[in-house]
Amino acid sequence: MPTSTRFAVATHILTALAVTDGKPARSEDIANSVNTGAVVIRGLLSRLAEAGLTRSQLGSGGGALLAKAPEEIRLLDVYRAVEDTELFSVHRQPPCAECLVGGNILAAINPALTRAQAAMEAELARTTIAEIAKRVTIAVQA
Amino acid sequence: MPTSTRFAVATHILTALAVTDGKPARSEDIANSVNTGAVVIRGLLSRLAEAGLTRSQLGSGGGALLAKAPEEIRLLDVYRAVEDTELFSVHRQPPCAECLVGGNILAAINPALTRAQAAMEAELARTTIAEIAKRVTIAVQA
DNA sequence: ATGTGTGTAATAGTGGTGGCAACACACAGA
DNA sequence: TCTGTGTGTTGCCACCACTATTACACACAT
Repeated sequence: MPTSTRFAVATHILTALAVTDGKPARSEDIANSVNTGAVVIRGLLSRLAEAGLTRSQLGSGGGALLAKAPEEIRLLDVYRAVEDTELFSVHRQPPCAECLVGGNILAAINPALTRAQAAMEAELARTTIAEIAKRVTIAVQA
Repeated sequence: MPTSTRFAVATHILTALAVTDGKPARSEDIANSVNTGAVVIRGLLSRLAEAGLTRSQLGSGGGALLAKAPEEIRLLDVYRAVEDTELFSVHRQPPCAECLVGGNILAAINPALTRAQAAMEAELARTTIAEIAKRVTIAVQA
């Protein structure tokens, strides 16, 4: 089972804010770019603001703004801000505790799963929103 | 959204086959250890057999067996045998193609996502069923 | 005071997933 | 050859997370 689309959409939002920096962007305009509803964008902006990545300007002429420089926002920060489930699921119902394998399997595989998730997160930490935004703007010049 | 429980359960199955090696294990007995139904186990065994990790002995006294040495079965092999969705989801509906960000965001983030998945898979390749089985049997001695 | 845009709650539709029952098939053993 | 055992597959059902949408209260700028 994959991650939710929230991660990809949140990255989209932050990239959009990065390329038009300075001017607040309305959630409805972002929603148009993402091709979804404004409420979905607001829900993600709420999480991103809670994580200190964005802030909102209320009232007329308002909208969303980056709260940090795009160079300081890593994809890992975005991932942690909007994804709230563990990467690996284990048994829905706990296995047979009396069995040799059933009683110890979870503890036995857990270190490997933790290492795998850490490796993925370390890789996500190597890319910033600034790099994504740069790639988007370069693409339009080509 | 996490991976499915199939990965954890499939690892459970292979570990169970590893610790009782030589004797075929019935899907119903495995199901008892996993605490699920026999059909679920058979469905996973079918995928594992297709991947060349297990084989089945039909008839009376039959059951599932490992098709390779547990030292040669990596968790990555298990992961690929039973998980069939991409690790990262992207936009459910394609973003606005006319927008600067919407038209280029997918291509811009894709390399980072690919690298992150590769990092996770590389870590899963470092652990084998033999190591999991060893950890299970050591736990019972402690 | 008015209009604009945010923030949150409630609701419904959708897809993947696991659980369960039924049945055809293959092999082992007597 | 016949019987029993266990596999392999199919279909259906319930459940849950996720996305989308509607509705409404609130905050700020002009």
